[in-house]
Amino acid sequence: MTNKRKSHQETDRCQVRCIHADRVERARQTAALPDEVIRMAGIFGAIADPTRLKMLLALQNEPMCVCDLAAFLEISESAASHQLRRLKDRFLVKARREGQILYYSLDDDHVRHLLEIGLAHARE
Amino acid sequence: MTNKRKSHQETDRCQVRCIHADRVERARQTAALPDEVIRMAGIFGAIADPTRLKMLLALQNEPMCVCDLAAFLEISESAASHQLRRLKDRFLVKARREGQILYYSLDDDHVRHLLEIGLAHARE
DNA sequence: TAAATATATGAGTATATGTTCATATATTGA
DNA sequence: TCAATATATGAACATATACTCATATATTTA
Repeated sequence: MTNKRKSHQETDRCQVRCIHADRVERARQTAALPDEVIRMAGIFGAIADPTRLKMLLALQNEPMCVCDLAAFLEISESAASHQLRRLKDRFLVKARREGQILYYSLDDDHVRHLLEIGLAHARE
Repeated sequence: MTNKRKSHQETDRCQVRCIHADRVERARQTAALPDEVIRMAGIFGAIADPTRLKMLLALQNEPMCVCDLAAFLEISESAASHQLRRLKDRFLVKARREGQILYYSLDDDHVRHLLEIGLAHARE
């Protein structure tokens, strides 16, 4: 089934048909590392959920704590915490502790850029 | 259950607790429109899947047809077509027909930017 | 017009994911 | 140290989603 090695000839007619073997070959050669693809997908996936996206957009203004975000989004603090963990694992937000309170904020400018471009694209 | 109107006072202790009512209020005022959030989430969601992400990365080079992409990704053409539809619906790719063949390519520079920033963030 | 090729689509299925609920951990103040 | 507060986490469940299979549509060629 997995014939990764076998390079496809022009107008190949094996199980995996392909019209432009040269393009497929170039795509293979310039492909990102599997690890990078997984990490990238994880980053975009973290932003892809409406709840998490609203969190990120809110954090564009200023840091907020878990219960602020829960109140803003009208979800439980548990749900907010779960989502924040995912955002933190993917380095989209970071937390700064001040006593009992954890202030979440956007991790860096990459995140801001992604949000800006995403919004611009959504408004097209 | 839904008390959207009721603005929260400082150190509110109702069902939906929130420590910084002012921040929640500002978040509410600057919040993107529900429609925009949904569209944005859809865009990021379209990129979030490893298969679709690899498609987009491959299309950074040059246009490719369905069966090229299927061959590159080692998935069925049906699966490729399904994924391409989602990418097209979200305006991440566009298709140009040339006879029987549909050449897919990135829709615009927003998409390129998103991929670039995403990759940069993944490599950090 | 009929056959072949390229792509699209609907239904079904297995897996991923977001939420809630109950509970655990961490920090502060009495 | 004990109670209160803020956040985190594991399990369970409902929904979303990515794939396969079968079939439909569209374009070209015989």
